Order: sequence, then C-alpha cells, then structure tokens
Amino acid sequence: MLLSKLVCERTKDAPQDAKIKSHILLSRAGFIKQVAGGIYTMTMPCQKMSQKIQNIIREEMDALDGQEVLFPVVMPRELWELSDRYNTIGSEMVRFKDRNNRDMLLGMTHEEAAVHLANHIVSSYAQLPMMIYQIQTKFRDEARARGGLIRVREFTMKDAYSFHTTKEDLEEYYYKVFNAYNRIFRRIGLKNFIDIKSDSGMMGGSIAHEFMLLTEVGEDSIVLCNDCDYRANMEVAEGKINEAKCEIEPLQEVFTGDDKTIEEVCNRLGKKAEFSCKAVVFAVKGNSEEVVIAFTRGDLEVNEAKLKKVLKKDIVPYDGGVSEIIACGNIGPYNLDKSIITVYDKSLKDVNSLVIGANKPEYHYTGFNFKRDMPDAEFYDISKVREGDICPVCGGKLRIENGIEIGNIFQLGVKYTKSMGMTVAAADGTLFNPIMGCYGIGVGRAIASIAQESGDDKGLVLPMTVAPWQVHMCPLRIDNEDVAKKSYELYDSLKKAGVDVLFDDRDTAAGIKFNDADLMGMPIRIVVSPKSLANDEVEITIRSTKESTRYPFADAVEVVKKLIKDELDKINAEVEKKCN
RNA sequence: CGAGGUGUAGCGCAGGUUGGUAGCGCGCACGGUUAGGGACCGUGAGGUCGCAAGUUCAAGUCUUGUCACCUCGACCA
Repeated sequence: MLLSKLVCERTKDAPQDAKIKSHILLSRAGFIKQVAGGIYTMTMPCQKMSQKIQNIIREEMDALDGQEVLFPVVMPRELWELSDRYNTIGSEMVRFKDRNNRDMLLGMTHEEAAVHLANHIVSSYAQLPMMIYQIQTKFRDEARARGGLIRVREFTMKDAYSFHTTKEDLEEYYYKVFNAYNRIFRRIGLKNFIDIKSDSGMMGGSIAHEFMLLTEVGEDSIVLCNDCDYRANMEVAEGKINEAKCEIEPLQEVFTGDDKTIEEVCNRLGKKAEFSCKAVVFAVKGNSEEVVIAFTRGDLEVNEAKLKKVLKKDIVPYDGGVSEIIACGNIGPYNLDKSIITVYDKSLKDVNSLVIGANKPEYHYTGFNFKRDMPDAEFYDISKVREGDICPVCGGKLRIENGIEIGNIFQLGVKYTKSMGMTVAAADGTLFNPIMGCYGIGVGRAIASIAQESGDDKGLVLPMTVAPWQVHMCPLRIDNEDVAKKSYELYDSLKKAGVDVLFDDRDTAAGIKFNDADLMGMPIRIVVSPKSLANDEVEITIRSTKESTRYPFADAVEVVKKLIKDELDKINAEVEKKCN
C-alpha cells in the first residue's frame, strides 16, 4: 500500500473531544473518524486490524467446532416477544416500523435468533452439543457513548451460542471457551487482562465471567485480592469487614434536630459511622409506589446489583416523597411502616449498639440492637466492597481497580430454550429444553484496548499479529534516483515474500515520515536512504523497543521475514505458556 | 434522564464584554531553496461563524428558541 494514496489523515493535534489515550491515538493516526455520537467510520488501517482480530477469533471458535453463521440485523417484534425481551429491554434497543407498519427491531444480541435457528433444525440429542457464532455489526442506543471506541453505539461483535444436553456438558464446553478467550486476547497482543466472575444481569442464567483489561480508564470496578486469586466484578464481589465492637446500650430516643446525614448525626452524638445504620430508599422499577428501603452500616454503601438479586426485582433510585417517614429523612428499621419492603445488610447483624433513625422528624434512637430489638430480621449481603476490606477466601486485603470489559461468557441454562419452546428428543424419547451458553467479544473494543495498553507518547504500538501492515517503509530522499529504485525494488520483493508493507512514497522530510510511522505503529520500520545505500545497507527499527539495526540491502527480505516469524513465535509461545 | 461545558476552514484555536469588510497556526495546491526526527521563502484555494427566529441601518458578537458534540453522574445483554 502506498501511503500517499491511503485515505487516512494523520494529525498533530487530537480532536478536542478525545480525552483518553486510545481515542487520541486512534484519531490522530487517522484510524477512526467520528460520524455521530458513538458512531465511527474505520479507515483501511483500522479495518485491516479489525479483520486480523476477527480471523484470530474465527480460528479459535472453529477449533471448538463452532459454525460461523450470520443472523439478521433486523428482527420482528414477535420473535423477541417469545423471550419477553421485547418488553423488558429499555430504549437501548432500537425499535421501528417497516413499510407495512410491522414492529421491527435492531438486534443487540442474538439469543432469540440462535434459538429460532436451532429450534427448526435440531430435533435430536445426537445433534448436540453444537455451537453457532457470527461476527456482525450491532447497534445499541447507549445512553452515553464515550471514550472513542471504548463505548460506542455501533460496533462489530462476535457472539456465539452453544446448545447442550446436560449441565455438565455445558460446563465442560464453557471452560473450553473460557480457555479460547484467554488465547484470543493473548494472541491479539493484550497482556494486562484478567477473567472475573460477574453478574449475569439481564441475560439470565447462573455462572458468568467477564474478561477485563485492567486500565485506569476502565468504567467497571473490579475487586482483587492482594494475596490470592480472588477477583470479582464489584457487582458480585464479597468482602468481609472489620466488626464494629462496642458495649450493649439500652434503646433510647434522642433529639437530633435538623441533622440528617450520617456524618451530622454521628458528630452530634459522638459516635463513629460504623455504629450507625444507613437507610437508602429505592422504588421498584415501573411502580414508583412500591418502596424498598435498604439498610446497611453507616460507613458502607449499598450495592444495587446485589440488592436486585436479593429482591429478584429491578429497582431505581427513589425520587418521590410520598410518605411522611421518607420525607422526614430519619429512617430507621425500628417501628417502620410494615408495608415497606426492607432489606438488611449482614454488617448490621452483630453490632451491639446502633444509631438509627426514629422515623419521625428531629429524633433518632441510640443503642439499637437487632438481636434484642428485632430478632426476626433477616440479613443479606447487599453492601459494596471497599478498598482494604478482607478477602472472603484467604483473609488478605482487597483492592479495587478499573477495567474495560473485553469479553464475556455466560451459562444461560434453559432461559431461552424454555421460553421459546425449543425441545429436543433425549435418548429415551422424552423431550427436554437444551441448555445454552453464550459468549461475546467486541472487536472495536479490542482495538481500543490494544491502543490503550500498548500505545506510547509517540503513537500506536501494534502487535505483529494484528498490525494492518507488518512493515512500514520510509525511503528518505525518494527524489534520489537510487533511493527510489532500490526502495521500490525492496517493496516489491517484500510483497512477493508475503509481507504486508505500507510504503511511504511521499517526497517529504525524514521527520515527517518518522513521526507518521511512529504514530501509525507498525511493528517494523525500514529506512532506505542515500546514507544507508552508500554502504549498501538498510536500517530496520522495531517500533516497540525502538532498537535500530543496519543490515546488508541484499539480506533485507530474509531479515524481515525472520523478525516477523520470531515475533509471531514469541506471541504464540506466550499463548501456549499462559493458556493451558 | 440530571449537572456542567463547547460549537468560527480538514485539525487546533483567536475574535464575542464595546455590533461596522472573516483571522492565526498546522494541513492542502503551485513555484523555489532544503534534506536522518514535524525545515524555509513566495503565491494561492478553502468558511451561509451549528441551525432558526428576533432586535438593529448593520449580528460571528446582543436576545430567545433549537440541534449537535464532549465531560461527570444515572443507565448499560
């Protein structure tokens, strides 16, 4: 490819709206161009990179006997009503009417389509297990796109669906996919990623894992143990906290005036926040009259994902003010209106004396003791883990890091096959609902992750396995006949040898060529110049290490082939070492 | 959806308080001098100042409305 013809504008300055490294570098290198919020055009280099990533994903999926299919982007309402998701998914799913006024939607995931296909074709257990996957554009109307390719509305995604006869079979396959995912992320050059247990969310099902790239700009919080392998998404993470130890006191009402917050009340009463009880008010989604109050220790925060699990209901922050008790702000568990749904965090169970709201203006109680004063209360884990809390596995200290979700896998169970009525004949002739797993990887997010993780102050640093071109040639003084002749000669020889080459054929200054090459991030740079040719040499630089070496011109093709092979071998060795 | 911010040439920005011929740097085109880390000189092209209405003799600038984009939050298979 000749750089002068490449539709890809490099800039010195990043667009004003780019704030994070991957967005800045991909924009500056001309890989992406924003069209609307969260909607981008990918230029040839980015598309080539995307294709290389997709091919690696294909190889790994095919190795698990995956069958690549292509589901429709547009589906009819009826299909999604079978799983009830037409109604349960919010406005992130685009709905529209076709010319016959029929309700249609843009698929943001394809469980329904996968079951639709399997249901028509699979009728016997002998056809299982099987896995189908696709790589396709998805559109999700995100409330807020951000961070360049990190969180977009339109993106390319690989989504896979497997069907099994037994839970054991699903589990075995699930861990094969788990392993394949590790291989994929290693192969595309990512290093600092981990797998974590996650909440299965709206997908339903039980066990789920997310693959997370650890990075400051990540939007998910991950809880990790400093001393053992424990790690989990904040949504499901468990931690132990230091017990709040104090004397048993009698329950008594105290005047607290206008003090409302935990801090104000505790200051007035001379108590620490860990001896108080915090109330957080929610409403059941879709029914703002149905109020839920979650109680936790004053120094902790409520984890909404955990609370939703306990309630088995979707909730939203309460913004009403209907009840007098809620309006007064001093909410406490004691003598609370019985019609209100309450959930108590386990941290409250053994505290001897708590400060609690008195459910009336200007008063709190001190000395509240759940065992003595509310022996019927049940306790659940609904609090957020904090930095420094105690690991539930080994007792070490937990820390919290940010991560970007780069892939996820779910054991779905029979949620979709059951709701959509997919049955298959077992060996004994009875019918059963196949057990499903589903597995996703966002390709664009993988590109952003690579840029985020490997880029430096000069630009992108692309791994050999996914770089759009393996070699970036910079002929200096291409107006010099000898340089032009030899450079094009080498360019042709490399292409004949099967090497992907980007050739900077512009007659511009060395600095411009070097800066563009650094910015675009191809792994190998070859410089041909009057200076190097005087000794019949070329100069080869490795982008990642910045090491430069001179080689005889005649050896250039062999040297490049060896460098590419060595680099690919290195990545593959890493894959074999870390993923088995 | 809540809070804040920004819209002027492909990109980065000035001009706006005090209304009066549309500016700068980079990039782009042409000519020349240069040549190993974003060189220099000269010439030139490129803008309905996000959009709409209003005030005014006159609006990039003032008023109102509206749209888009960004950041933080809420949300997020």
